Amino acid sequence: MSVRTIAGLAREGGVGVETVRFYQRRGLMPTPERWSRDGVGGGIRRYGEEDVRRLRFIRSAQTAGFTLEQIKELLSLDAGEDRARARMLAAERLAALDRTIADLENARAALRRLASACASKDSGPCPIIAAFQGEAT
Amino acid sequence: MSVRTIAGLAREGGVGVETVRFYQRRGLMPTPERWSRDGVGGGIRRYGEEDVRRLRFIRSAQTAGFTLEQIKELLSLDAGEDRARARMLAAERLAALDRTIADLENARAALRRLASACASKDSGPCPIIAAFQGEAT
DNA sequence: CTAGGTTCCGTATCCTGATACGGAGTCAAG
DNA sequence: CTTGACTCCGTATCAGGATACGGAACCTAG
Repeated sequence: MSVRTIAGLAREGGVGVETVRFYQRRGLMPTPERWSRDGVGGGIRRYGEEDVRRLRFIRSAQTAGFTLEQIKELLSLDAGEDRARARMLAAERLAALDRTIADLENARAALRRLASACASKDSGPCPIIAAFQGEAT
Repeated sequence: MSVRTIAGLAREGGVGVETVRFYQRRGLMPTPERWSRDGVGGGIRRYGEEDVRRLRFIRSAQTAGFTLEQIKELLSLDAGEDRARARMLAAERLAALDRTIADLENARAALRRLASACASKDSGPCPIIAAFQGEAT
């Protein structure tokens, strides 16, 4: 399990092969040298644990709301010296994330209103639009 | 403030004029008749409170994670009879929303780890990738 | 060997949501 | 009755993220 092809990497990372290649083109994932048994023509590229970690990081960072461009920068910072920049990116995202979470909790409340407004009877229209009014903006 | 042009509607809804037109094409917003003073040629379309509420609903529902297609359906349900369908859509979205919120809170924890890992010293690389490992999947 | 599944690679296409462009029509103020 | 802002409308383009296609090279089992 320490050396794998692109399909194995993709599987362990929970993405498709095409997605890995897409990340390579975008500079998010390295494109390893080909491993040819006789040193002549090309061979098949091989991937290791590092690549799996990197790929998983990309997915996590995406969940955190970073764009692929920002993730690319984070990856370069991981090896670099600019701690201040890293802190800044993290802080900004943290603030945005808190806003997003608040928005989503608001939306959840609205959905609950909607669900209960539509639960009371068995037929007839229910005020979907109204259920979303009166949110804390 | 009870009758407005598309620009006023857009402003009150917090979107651009082009976005309103986009929603019209998508069937999310009605395209009112033109108001011509002499009944002959075309005039300028006018919008009322209903339109503002509708537009705001679209934005809120988007925040809740509904796609424009689903929002279109919700809008039709608002006037329709199918309460069961409305409840179903709400319940599904609610479940997805809870998952999303959980994911984001996870991401927030990772970001805090990242921030504090990078805060301790003033220079040198900080383990950005590592800060995201060990998340509750 | 060789057949058939993978990989490699460039390029094309998709999806969702939104913006831009540009010419013609409309309108209100001066 | 002109000027300048705004509207209307179709079509084009963008952005971000991902997927699809297809031919050539590659590799492994039988």
